[in-house]
Amino acid sequence: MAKADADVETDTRTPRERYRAQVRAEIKERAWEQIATAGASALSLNAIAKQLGMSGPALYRYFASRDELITELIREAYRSLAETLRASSTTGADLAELAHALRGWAMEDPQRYFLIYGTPVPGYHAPEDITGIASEIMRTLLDACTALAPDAPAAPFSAHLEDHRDWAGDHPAPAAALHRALAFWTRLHGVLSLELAGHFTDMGFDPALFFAAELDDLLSGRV
Amino acid sequence: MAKADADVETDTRTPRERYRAQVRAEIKERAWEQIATAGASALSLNAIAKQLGMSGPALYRYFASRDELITELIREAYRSLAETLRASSTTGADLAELAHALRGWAMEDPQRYFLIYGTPVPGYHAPEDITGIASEIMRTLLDACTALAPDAPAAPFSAHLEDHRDWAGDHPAPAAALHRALAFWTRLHGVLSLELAGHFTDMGFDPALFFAAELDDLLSGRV
DNA sequence: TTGGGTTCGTTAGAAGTTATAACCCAAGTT
DNA sequence: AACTTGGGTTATAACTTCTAACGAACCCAA
Repeated sequence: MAKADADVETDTRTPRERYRAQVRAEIKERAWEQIATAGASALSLNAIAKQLGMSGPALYRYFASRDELITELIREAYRSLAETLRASSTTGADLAELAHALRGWAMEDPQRYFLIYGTPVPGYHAPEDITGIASEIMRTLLDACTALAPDAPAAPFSAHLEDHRDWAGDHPAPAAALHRALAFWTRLHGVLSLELAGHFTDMGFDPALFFAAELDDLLSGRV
Repeated sequence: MAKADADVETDTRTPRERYRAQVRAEIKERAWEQIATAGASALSLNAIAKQLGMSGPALYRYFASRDELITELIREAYRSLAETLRASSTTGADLAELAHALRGWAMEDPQRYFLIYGTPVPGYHAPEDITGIASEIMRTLLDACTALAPDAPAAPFSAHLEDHRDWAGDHPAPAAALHRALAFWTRLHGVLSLELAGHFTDMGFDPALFFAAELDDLLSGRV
């Protein structure tokens, strides 16, 4: 969005840079299509190159390796999620809206969700900037949790969090809110990931209702 | 276990069959090693064959394709989990023991856990017998949930489950127990999967304590 | 004992994949 | 105008799954 400034000032980038950025974007576009339909493991650089009309190794001018492309996609997914959640709580830090936005975002492209929260590849460690976005997500979640009245009975685990709240940065949320944020995260992820993975199909009940039930329990201020 | 009967009666299988079964087991053994260290996507039939001293395509005498091998591994994982959970509740249907057994089993080999509950590959549908084992797991879970006193306030979602309890088969558990079983499943999976995927690393708190806290909340009979 | 059929293993090869190397050529810079 | 940089190409290496064709060992039966 920042790049779409209505400034009369022409884009400072050279034509080369603009072209390069556009090709990179097109590559990622095709990559997302492949991932959405066949999963991340089936992503083929060769196939993407052919789709773009260029042959094979040309693509390596834009991404050093398959891993680097996937890392970029993960980064993009994180950014998209952070943006979506942040936008959902502009009106006010509302946990219910946050949950709704999360579910909508996840179902929009399940494989994109799994790119972040799915099966990890044993060796992989996300680069620094990605963990930065992750903590931004955590921050908006903490904001919403602080807004909720702390009428939960003091749980032992909340006491533990009191001593281990480094991950919350300098966020002023009380330990109970931290606890609530973790529960919000893990419970909704629990329902969502199993639903998206298809473990509820032909069980008969409505996953949306179950999701709502879990959310209600979260909002009731029990934890 | 059934095959290890102390019968004097010799194994009815021909030597051929015994050899074949042993080679298949050895292949799966190596496959598990690869999966544990590099994830399922890195599983290489060629590498396994070399490790067993035979060259490449020989392996196709034992498994028709890479997919078939992985399917067999998924089957084995399901069986192992079902067995573990069943064994944990022989003394009595205890939700806490069940949760403990689940966590132990998952941490024993995280990639095995993700083979069942991780990122799904878009096209894949598990064969009939595997869904059978899955419902056996659900049955032991339902047993444990029925044993727990139903002091939960009637939730709207429980009413929905009343009308959609096909997945419970002929299990006599009340709808509230069904609800509890689902919550048990999704909440523990939520904590467990995020922990195993490394999303809690360097957050500072102890995942085991959080798992215990979620379990406590489940046991308190709120849902 | 002498076949005949089944099964296991081999090598060869097709069709993919990621990735590197060497080279050409056009665009931008000095 | 010469030079450097960057995008594209083809060729190639080293992988992968998987099929085909062939040889040899084994089992069984006449």
